[in-house]
Amino acid sequence: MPTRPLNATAASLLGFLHEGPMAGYDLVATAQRRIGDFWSLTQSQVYRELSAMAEVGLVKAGERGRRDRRPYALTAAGRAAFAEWLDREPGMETIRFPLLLTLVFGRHIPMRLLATYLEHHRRIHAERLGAYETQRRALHPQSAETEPFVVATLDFGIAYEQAVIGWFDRLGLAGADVGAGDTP
Amino acid sequence: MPTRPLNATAASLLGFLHEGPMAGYDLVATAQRRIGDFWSLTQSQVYRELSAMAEVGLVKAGERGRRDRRPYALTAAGRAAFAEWLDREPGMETIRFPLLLTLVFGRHIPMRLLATYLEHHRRIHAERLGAYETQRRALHPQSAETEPFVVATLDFGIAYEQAVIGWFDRLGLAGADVGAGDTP
DNA sequence: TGGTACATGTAACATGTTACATGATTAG
DNA sequence: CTAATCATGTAACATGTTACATGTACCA
Repeated sequence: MPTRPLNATAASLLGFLHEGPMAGYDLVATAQRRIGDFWSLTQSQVYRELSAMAEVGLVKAGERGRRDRRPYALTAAGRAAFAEWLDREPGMETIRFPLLLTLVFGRHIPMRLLATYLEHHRRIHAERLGAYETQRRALHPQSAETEPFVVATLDFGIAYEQAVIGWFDRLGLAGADVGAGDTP
Repeated sequence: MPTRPLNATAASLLGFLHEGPMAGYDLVATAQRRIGDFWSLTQSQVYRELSAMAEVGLVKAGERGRRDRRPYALTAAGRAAFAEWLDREPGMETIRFPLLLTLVFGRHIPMRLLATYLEHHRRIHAERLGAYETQRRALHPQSAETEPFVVATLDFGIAYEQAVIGWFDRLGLAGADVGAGDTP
């Protein structure tokens, strides 16, 4: 029975396991740090995928270590499944942006309130951009995070945040004092 | 029992119903056209939300019309629930971008294959940008779609696609012929 | 009269989210 | 000893996805 194709979350876990065995806890942290900005996942999901993958032999749980850590290692089947996943055309991105929904229905809210939402979100995006730029400057050669591929995703984050901030700043909502400007 | 807060999908449906009663089919079409680019939803979901909302009285199903259409109308409770939803701070956006995942794990795939993926996605984004720009130019005054709020979301789409395309074009993956350039 | 587009709906399952429960280890 | 943090896991539910089943009306 051909186990149905991996989902992207599971595949990512297998991807990280190529760097060596890891426990769920580490995988959560690693994934959130390395892909969390464009692929959200939760602790619950990670444990679920790990036990599911262990059941079908894509990973193998090792002996429990200190603090009950249970390291998972990639198996040959896991490696194969990962390779297969990479071979399939990646799907289109999905964006779910609640603020834009609110904005579409803007005529149903007081401008004041809408302006607060916009300012708040703008600030968050500005902070994110700042963080990405710091990361970008701090890149050390010779770390897994410095691979050109990884740098490329960081650059995506930067481009995205810049676009969002630019958009906020160009938003000219007829007469509202919704605008640019960092926090005073 | 205080019915738990609306989810954004249900809220959007209520939002559209402010323009008058509509059947599920129309709501699907309307939603996909007006918010589909930053809030994906499926037909199944729409019917599910509609019957759920009908059960708790946020909408009211009318008489079946031609071709079995069943129009749903906003109720006072629905209006209130929608207003309440608008009053809550919109959450942060989530982006799930499989191509970036593939890219993070780029060292595990042949450059050739990766390049195809990138080119393919770049083309799709270029097409989307083109479509948005056409829409933007075609805006007629006096339509629901011409509200400044709605235009703002279209502008977001444009800014986003421009950023993505810019990123594709700047991607300099060491020695790979992954690059800019429209289809020849 | 037969195909196509319209329209609703369900079933089954995959994925995502939130909250909680439990034990192990360490730092103070 | 005790609070904090590390680490795993489950339960329950919400949401998203895919596939299918069914009937209606239009149009060639």
